[in-house]
Amino acid sequence: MNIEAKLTEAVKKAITTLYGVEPQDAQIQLSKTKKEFEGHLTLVVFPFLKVSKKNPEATATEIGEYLLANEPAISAFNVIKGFLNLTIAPAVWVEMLNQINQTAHFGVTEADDNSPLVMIEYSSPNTNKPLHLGHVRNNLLGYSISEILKANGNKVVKTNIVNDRGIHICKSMLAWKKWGEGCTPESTGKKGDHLIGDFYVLFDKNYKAELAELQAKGMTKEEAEAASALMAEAREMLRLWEAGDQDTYSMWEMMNNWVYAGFDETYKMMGVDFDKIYYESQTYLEGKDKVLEGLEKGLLYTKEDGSVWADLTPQGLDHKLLLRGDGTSVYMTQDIGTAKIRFADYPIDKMVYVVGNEQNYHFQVLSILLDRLGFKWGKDLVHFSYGMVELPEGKMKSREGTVVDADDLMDEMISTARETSEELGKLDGCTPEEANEIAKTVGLGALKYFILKVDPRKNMTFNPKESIDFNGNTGPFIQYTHARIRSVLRKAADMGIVIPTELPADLNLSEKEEGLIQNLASFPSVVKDAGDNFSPAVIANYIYDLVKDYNQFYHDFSILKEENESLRIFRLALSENVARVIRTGMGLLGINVPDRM
RNA sequence: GGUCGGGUAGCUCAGCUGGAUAGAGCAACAGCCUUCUAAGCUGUGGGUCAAGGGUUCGAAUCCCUUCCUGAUCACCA
Repeated sequence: MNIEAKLTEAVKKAITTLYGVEPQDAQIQLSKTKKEFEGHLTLVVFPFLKVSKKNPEATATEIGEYLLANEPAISAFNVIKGFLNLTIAPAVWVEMLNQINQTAHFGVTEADDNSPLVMIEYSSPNTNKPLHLGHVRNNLLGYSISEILKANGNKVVKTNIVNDRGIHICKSMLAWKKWGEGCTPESTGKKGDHLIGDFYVLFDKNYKAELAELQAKGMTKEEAEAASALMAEAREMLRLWEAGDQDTYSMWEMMNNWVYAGFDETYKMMGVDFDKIYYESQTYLEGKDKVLEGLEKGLLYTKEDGSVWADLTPQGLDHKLLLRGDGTSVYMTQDIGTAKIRFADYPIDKMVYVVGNEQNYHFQVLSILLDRLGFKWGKDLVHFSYGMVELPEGKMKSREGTVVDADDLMDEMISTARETSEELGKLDGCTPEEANEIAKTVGLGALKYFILKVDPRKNMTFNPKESIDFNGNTGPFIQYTHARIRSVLRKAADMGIVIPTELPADLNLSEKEEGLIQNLASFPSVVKDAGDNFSPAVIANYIYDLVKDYNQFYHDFSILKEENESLRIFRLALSENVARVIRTGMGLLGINVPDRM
């Protein structure tokens, strides 16, 4: 049992004994004492004034005296206004560190056979262009939230739905066919996703030119769009693809494979992965059956042109199209189909979609529709909705060439990390392989932490002109602290020091040291909080606080040069556990921590 | 216009299930390396928590109104 739960019980008993009324748990507000006051935990006594019938100071003093007399863990208290600051006995701290030290996967709850299965969909790229900064946030959040939910005792299946069909792919295919002269990733030396992306841009360029030409001849914009020969060809290609035309299908397959090879490289560099990948080309027909079934049951309705709609006005929303007049599917229908297949594949207890907040409406509707069509889990699906990544001048716009490419960004971060490391002389004595590894770990750590430390729901700003910091509240700062601890532990091992699993209890600890143990001990509740609220940022901010605290300790106290042997060993154990929590916590963010840097 | 977010220091962000004098980092300035890694530590300056009202012993936090801002309301995905 942790110290807060223990004290909550003690306070409950104190109130019951003193005032004859058993307080509700919510009334017992125990929080970490602010650093300008003496003590470890603070009880707010205002809620008890009604039963104590005394002023705040008298009430706090009375409770404090009771606790001091009856709860061995309390060694002192002081009262300031309505706040009762409690000091916890030194032996309790050592015992707490012992417990942390002896816990195999501290902060992590392993899943067992009875654990709920959560499927998490993230990434979900289109195959007509490479991944950009927006995808980076999505991927990092998706991977991290998967790790966090695992650490909360869930079985997790990470999935990716690749949008590999539709008019956008046909545009790239058509441009390649017309102007590509048979080039390939091999012949051009370009990553497949970038090559396809270039043809997508090329299509757009030519299409624009065609529209301008037609408009110059006196057509309106709408007339020009309708008259465009290029767009007609693209649509014809889509028709051929859907009809199963062999040549079109082969070309589509070949070009998609180029893209997948490119994506795989990006994912690998980013350090994210998937347990199961779905392709829209394989799922987009599934939703149609379900919609027609709903139509038969009278849950949906048809318009004169044969299109199928859902009336969502009972839920305060609008009418939603599900099948076009020609019987083809829309996005919503595809998502219904995909969901159906997934739940046939896995015994899913909860479905989580990591998708940007621009699609809030879509998921609100999806939830209602799945529920209406008889999927019992529909109502409880989670849309993990995150904010956009914006540039200082606003949204990224591919037309204006302001899109920040994921591969470029990662490369830049890594080379900046390398330069910084070299300037600081951190790579002296490393093999080239080690130097590469460190630059990669640090560069990606900086990027990932930069993105994940922000509350996912909020939009965030990224300024490409200012490189991401390596000092202060950053990934490298945390990684550096870990490396320093590992360095101390290596030296300790060289000196033949072994850290025992049971530390001597009679230690005189400083406030800083007690505070660090208190901080460490709260890690499991932070992991839970992050899981409950779907927020990697909670973990990131916790680790930063811990590391900040540890660096002050590191600066103020000697570890290896401490003369008192018990204390020396205690500080080593404390440091080792701080390093463990840093590693585990950063692992939940998908960030590696190096042993040296 | 309807719906849903967001507005905290010059900048990037914490704090938001109500608690003590609103916190970090960056940027600026001033210190600290013969001592476990200075990607560190210490200090200085910087705030009408968008505005107004309400609830409360207590409001950045909860409620209402207004302002600003973003997303969305497609037979695109």
